[in-house]
Amino acid sequence: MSSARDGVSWGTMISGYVHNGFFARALDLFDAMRIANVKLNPVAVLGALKAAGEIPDLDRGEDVHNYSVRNGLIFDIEVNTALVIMYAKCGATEKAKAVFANIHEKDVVAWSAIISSFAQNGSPKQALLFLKEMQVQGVKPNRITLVSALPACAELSDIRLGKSIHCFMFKSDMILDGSVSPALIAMYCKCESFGLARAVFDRLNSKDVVAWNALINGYTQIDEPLEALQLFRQLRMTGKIPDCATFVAVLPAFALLSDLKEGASVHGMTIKYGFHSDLRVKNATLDLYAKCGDVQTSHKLFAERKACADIVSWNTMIAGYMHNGQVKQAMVIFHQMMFEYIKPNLVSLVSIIPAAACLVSLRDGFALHCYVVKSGFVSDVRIGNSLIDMYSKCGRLDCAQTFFDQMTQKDTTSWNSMLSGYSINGLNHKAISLFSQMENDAIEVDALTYLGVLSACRHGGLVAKGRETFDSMIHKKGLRPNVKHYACMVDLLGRAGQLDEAWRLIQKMPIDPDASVWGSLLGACRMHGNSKLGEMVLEQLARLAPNEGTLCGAL
DNA sequence: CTAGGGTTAG
Repeated sequence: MSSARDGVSWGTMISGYVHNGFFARALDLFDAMRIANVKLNPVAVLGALKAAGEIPDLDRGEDVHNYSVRNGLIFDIEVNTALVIMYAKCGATEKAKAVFANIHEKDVVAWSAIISSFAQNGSPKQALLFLKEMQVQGVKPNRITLVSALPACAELSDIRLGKSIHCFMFKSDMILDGSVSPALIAMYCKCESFGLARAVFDRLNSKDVVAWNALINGYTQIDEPLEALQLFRQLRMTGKIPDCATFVAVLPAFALLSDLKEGASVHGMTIKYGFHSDLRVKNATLDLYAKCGDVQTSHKLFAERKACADIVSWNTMIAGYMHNGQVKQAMVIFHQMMFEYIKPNLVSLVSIIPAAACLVSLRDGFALHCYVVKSGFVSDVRIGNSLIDMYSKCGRLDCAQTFFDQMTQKDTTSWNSMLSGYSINGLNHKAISLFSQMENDAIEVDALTYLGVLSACRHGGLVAKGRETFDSMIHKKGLRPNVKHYACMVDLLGRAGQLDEAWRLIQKMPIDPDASVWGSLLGACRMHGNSKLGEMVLEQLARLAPNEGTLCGAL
């Protein structure tokens, strides 16, 4: 048997594995091929690179790269294109760029590859820069290039560029090709241009199931579950067969409606179609049960095939337990995950750090902070914000402060977390001076900022400051106070004996006062011995639905 | 060799 022929059959085997999703086996076979000293060929290399990108496994991808260099395959444009994709999928952005830069005659395929890789890799800006650069260099984009660029427009909410791509497609007759429409629909949905998404959909002559999915998903994304369900019904009436993505798009609609019964029956449909073993369908199902309050069923489905669980499954369970107030269980899942060497990602941490705060468990909080530092997420603003919140709820304002001070990037939530940290720990004047600092530094403030300041005023009995703050919230910033702001003000005024003013404030409320508002006033009536007003308030309280709010504080 | 829709958090 000639070694060349041998090499070809190895290559065919490798790409066969890749095609069927057996990426690890494909890579093992590639290693075996090297050990057996079989002559390499592009087919084997392409397969191995694809496998390394899909897993993703950067180390083995680099091995394949080095091996191709040594075997003189590195001038092959196909191999280079596959290298770019592999590096991008493994998150090695700079390497992907470097390989791409070394391609001498970049063809439209190579350009499309780097654009789609970066668009999918959380680097939408970079993807669009490549699109621009490509045009500068005089390479004409084809429909695949443009379809690849659309998700980048979507992620950046750059509807202007999205529209001009749409326009260009229209002029180049690409629009007749139905395969560009789902990308357009998704892009318009994500840019909150539902009319345009709908128009693209409605004008399609033959509506591919992918186009339906894009629109259904758009509706669930904007919290319009009923519209999503109606489309789902329409799709089924056309006789088209829904696919996995249809269910991934429609299951969250039942979660939004908290409709356990209908949701479960759609879960049944996924079983009927045989889609229930698809990981994304399964994860959407876990989320469905958890959001409908039946986290036990989520856990049952999760535990049944835990070996198949991916990071999203674990995160869904953590979030599911948190959503149902089973904070300890969320922590158990997180520890199990660590125990099984599943690496928590950003979403895992954003979900679990509040659990430490909730349990007032400084031990967990410190451990999580450590992990955050070790895993390189420490510069993420959302993680930082939850750490500040955790430390202040655990009574370690010093740690919260230190963390806040060294944050290089802060957003409004960071300031709000610090501010409410001061407030809940009784450092009312610090809270108020932080608020002044926000105003001086022109940091955007929101309703939560004001709630923090008002609570500080309440705890400190700072009536004048509270009035002034409440007033500036409405008249200076044009923000609408919610029921919590009112409850805070009523409590502040009431405790200070300004019962009439508190009463007038309630009467002027543009929204219905709830039990916490009335409860604050009632407490004040008792405190100041105003039984006449107190009786009136009791009457109001009695009118509220019995399950509304808790009155323990006031009664 | 490049592609469209799709799960977790905020």
